[in-house]
Amino acid sequence: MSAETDFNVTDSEWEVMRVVWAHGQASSKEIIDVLGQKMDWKPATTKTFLGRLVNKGMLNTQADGRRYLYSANVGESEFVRHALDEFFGHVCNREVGKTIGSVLSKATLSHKDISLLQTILDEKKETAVEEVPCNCVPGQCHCNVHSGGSCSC
Amino acid sequence: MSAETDFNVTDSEWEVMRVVWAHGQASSKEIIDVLGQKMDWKPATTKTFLGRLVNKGMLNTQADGRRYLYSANVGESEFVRHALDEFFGHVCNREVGKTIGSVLSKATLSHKDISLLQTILDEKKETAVEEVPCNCVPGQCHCNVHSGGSCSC
DNA sequence: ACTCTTAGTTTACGTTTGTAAACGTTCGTT
DNA sequence: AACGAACGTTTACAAACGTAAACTAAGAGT
Repeated sequence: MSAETDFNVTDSEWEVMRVVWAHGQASSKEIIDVLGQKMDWKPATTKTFLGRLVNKGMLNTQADGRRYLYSANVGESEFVRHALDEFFGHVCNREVGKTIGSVLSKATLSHKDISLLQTILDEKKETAVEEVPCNCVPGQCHCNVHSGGSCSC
Repeated sequence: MSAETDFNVTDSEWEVMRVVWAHGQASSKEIIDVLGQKMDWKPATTKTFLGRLVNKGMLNTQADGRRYLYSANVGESEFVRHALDEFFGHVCNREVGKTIGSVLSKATLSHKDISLLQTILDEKKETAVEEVPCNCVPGQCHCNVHSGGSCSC
């Protein structure tokens, strides 16, 4: 029926995806064991999420005897990017800079991560704007409230 | 009863908060009007969310005659930081760098934002690690799957 | 063959969320 | 004093979620 992948994954299902992403391919038993330990879920609970994820097209099943081997149909990076777009869709554009800063602050990063970010940031310098416009309220602007400053929208 | 603020705000409620944050203080009529336009919600719908947010302690009410003036009890920055912590609680630590990069790439930033991020990034250089450990599966490590590289966990 | 185990599928059920009508109360107006 | 508009509060109700037991089918071992 549904050939389309449904990215609408709930928090619990997300936990299941993480295990699959980390394993690459795994049997339900492996997944159940990990989540039984990490999330304290009963086997039946994990089974439910596994089934729902297969329905959503987030997981692929490959028959292995009478059981399945599960694997992700969507990469973690792709999925996270998707979820993030939705997240930032809720955040006022004016807050995005600060927000990224706050994530950055508390993140554990590798040297490679840092150079990547450095590169991106350098590129960003060229398209930097004077004042980011508020997008919380359509039509009218109330930015003056935000940073306590004058707004040019 | 509940003296505690419940940060567990749903997507729809978040939209309401944005309007309040942008306005600083607003009557239900103003909020209803904005969301009726932006979200195409019936007045009753916005009323419901307003009520729920007051219950959660996210909104304060200040009597103004027989009606209320609503204002946020939690700042947008604080709230977003909170929501982000939860978000990143679902993301494998190894993905965080790339993830921040992807947000950064498509964000509209001001010059000020950029210098802020630059500063933070510079500081980060000092605590950069060789390889970020995976936290998707407890006890055992399957990082090799992630970046296709060898893992030292 | 027969039973135990294992793994996927169905069913269940209370809570949360999205969406909104209905209700009750209180001013402003006639 | 009566009436209608405005606003907060209650009630409603289907869909989504979290959590899990029950059921079913198919090998594994005896």
